[in-house]
Amino acid sequence: MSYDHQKIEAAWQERWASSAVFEVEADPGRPKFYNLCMYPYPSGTLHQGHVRNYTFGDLLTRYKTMRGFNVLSPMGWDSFGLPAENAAIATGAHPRENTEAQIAQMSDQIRRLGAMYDWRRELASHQPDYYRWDQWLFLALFERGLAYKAEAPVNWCPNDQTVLANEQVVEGHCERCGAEVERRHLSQWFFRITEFAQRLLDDIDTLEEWPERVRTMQRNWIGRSEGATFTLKVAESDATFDVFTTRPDTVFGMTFAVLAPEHPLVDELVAESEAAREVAAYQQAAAKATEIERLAEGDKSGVFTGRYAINPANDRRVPIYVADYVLMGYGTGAIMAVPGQDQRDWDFATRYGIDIVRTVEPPPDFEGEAYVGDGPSINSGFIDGLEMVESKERIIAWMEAQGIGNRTVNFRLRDWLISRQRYWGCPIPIVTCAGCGLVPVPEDELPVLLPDIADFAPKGRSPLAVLESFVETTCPACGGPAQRETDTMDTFVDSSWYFLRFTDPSNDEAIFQPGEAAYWMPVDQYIGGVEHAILHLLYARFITKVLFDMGLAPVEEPFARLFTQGMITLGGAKMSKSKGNVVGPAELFSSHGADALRLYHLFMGPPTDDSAWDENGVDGTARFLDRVWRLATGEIGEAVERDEEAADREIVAEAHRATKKVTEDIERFSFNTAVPALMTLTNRLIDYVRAGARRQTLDEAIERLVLLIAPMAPHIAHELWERTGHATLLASEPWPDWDAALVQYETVTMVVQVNGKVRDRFEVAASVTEAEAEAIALASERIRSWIGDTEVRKVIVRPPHLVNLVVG
RNA sequence: GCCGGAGUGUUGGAAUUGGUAGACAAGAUGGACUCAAAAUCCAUUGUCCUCACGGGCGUGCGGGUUCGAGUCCCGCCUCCGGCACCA
Repeated sequence: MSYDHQKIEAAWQERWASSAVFEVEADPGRPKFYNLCMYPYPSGTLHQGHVRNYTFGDLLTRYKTMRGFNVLSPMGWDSFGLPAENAAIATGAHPRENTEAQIAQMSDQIRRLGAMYDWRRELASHQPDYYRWDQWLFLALFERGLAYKAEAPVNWCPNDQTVLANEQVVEGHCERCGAEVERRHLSQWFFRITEFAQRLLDDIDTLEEWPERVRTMQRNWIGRSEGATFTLKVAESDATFDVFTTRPDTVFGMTFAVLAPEHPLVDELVAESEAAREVAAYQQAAAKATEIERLAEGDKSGVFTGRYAINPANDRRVPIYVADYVLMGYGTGAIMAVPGQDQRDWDFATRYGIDIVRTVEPPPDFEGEAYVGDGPSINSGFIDGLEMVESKERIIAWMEAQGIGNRTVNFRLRDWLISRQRYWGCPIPIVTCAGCGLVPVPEDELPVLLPDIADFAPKGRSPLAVLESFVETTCPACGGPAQRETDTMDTFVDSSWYFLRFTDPSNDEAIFQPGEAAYWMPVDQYIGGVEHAILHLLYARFITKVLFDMGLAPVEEPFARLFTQGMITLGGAKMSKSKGNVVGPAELFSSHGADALRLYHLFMGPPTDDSAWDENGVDGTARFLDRVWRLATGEIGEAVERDEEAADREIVAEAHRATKKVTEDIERFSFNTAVPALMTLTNRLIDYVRAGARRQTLDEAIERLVLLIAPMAPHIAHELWERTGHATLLASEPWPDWDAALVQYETVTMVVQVNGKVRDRFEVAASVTEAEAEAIALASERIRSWIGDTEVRKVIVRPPHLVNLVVG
């Protein structure tokens, strides 16, 4: 390589650091652009996923800056969390040491990538001046009834020894460590996100600049179902229970009812009956079973309570079962079972010999068991013959008239469990007093500092619980003895508002100043991995809505545009330490340079798609930069002074075409086609030099090329900018325009088709008329030989690109 | 099962509005330069038939619409991702 990327890159990184181009302040007189990459967990070293993320982000920061925007591009650290704590358990060192060392190392690598941020705004969630506002936010939610403590069956990870949010359980396993999750009954802190379920769902429609995939995932997660809730009477008793159904139209087909094992009515129903012992045994087994075991059971299992309910539609006595395929946490924890129209109920009914009645007419060719589709009602009294939508309406109206039920909406979304029985997190600012109950720590006593301890090992409760000096305190309300909450917060709390803090990061009077947020918010472009499609993005939307309702956040939706980048894979698998297939960027900074690496990430495929790592690709982009270098420094050949020729104007036109292409491609996030436009221009310019370039034409074209490359490969671009005689800083130069007239081609290749197949080509003026084009086509010897004696039935002319002759 | 997305050369991929399929790279092969190597430069590179000119075929599969389909419509197949005893 003939250019010294190591020297050039290091030199420019230093110069950028001392220039203040990317340090910004709110300025109502200028259009703003808030450009944000998801802040990273400080894992120690950058991986290719980070490189891809920050390359896209930095390209945009530099491009928008050149376009004249006031660009806010901050960087920070999601620095609480389990990996640092687990490392601390292994080494005995405090997680803070490890975390801060890794932050130092990663920020150094980010600088070596040439990515620019307003480092004055850097924040880290493990620092008291940040997590103090986590605690403030918690108390704000607590005051509004949006944070509450409740005993509930929770997901317990036996390996990490902590509870997990619903969102952190993937197929019954801990998202982080993969251990099978157990169910425990514990008293835990929750955020009442379910109160926002409808708003969170509705506002997905406003997020037009989000990927459809992410919007769908959020809709699925919120899981809205419309239906009816109605009351069933227990026969020979005053007892009743409610059931929820999305198919009230099938109520005539209810041939049994099911209660979840945890349903409070179960004990009463079976009291002193023969079934009591069997039911109790079943309940115990269900309580102990993990989700995996319950699902692995295969066949639906349950026990008959010996009791009956009355189907209100036809007064039929139907048996009541207890079965664990009904979940206490959804709907009412009890269902009407309609085996004819529900496959789960069908499986259960078949196993226990319960009647099956079809209440929806399946299509003639239907070959399943339960028919869950649409169709006219049958065996259903007053709704027979009606279609599903109408049947539902009639039944709901009937239930309402009878006073036994009404229309209901249910959500799959559960409240967000935020307590963690771990050390390396933000302490929950609550004190428990025997007399006063749960008392918030007064705002002027925040932050509740995370105390230093020596033993971080999890013991089934927070490691803080053994620290008497932390736990024992006085009640802020009555002054009596009281105990501090020892759980820490889920780190997703930290990341659910950091983008607001970036607008006013060193404020020690408030979480942020509404005026600063009003100028900068919403985030105009948010870039990150699709793995955050549900957890982080849903929580961040929720907390933003809470802050909006409090009059602090200026917007209800924090992220106007979301871009989710694809993963980097190697050998068909995601790059990860455990698979041992990581290609770190540090070696590539030395061997190929940051610019070549950045360009490779931009070039090798659509940014949304997963890309397989191919080191030859970095060779390719490095070779390209080397050609640019030799072109711009005159190594390939010198230009000469001479008058302008037609060929020179064509080169100018090419440079303008590349400008248009690169600009439009950046705007639509099509980086993998913007790079080839630059390669093509470079190749043309090299040919031009070899053919004897005119000095002024060449210099202008190279200047344009350097401007266009600047956001993608900033180091080499800045160096060439100076070497080609510019005294200004390239980063602050305006982005080039193009001349719309010049971009037009003067001549184009026109193809002539016979019956849709290309048979001849002509170079024609771009201004060719329909008549001229047709005449040229018909005059062609080759076309005539294709036509022969057959009749030309139709001529389609699309000047200047195409003529199609339809013959025969 | 439901929802979302994708199938194009040896490989990554391009074709933005229905109009020249394979841009730009990577790899491979041959050549130039060199004592040699690296680097660089030149040529070829979807496939089949043909000495060549040229032609046939070709964007997962089967149909359809159209003068014309990678692109639109219908029916499938495969892969990836999400949700899932959620009533």
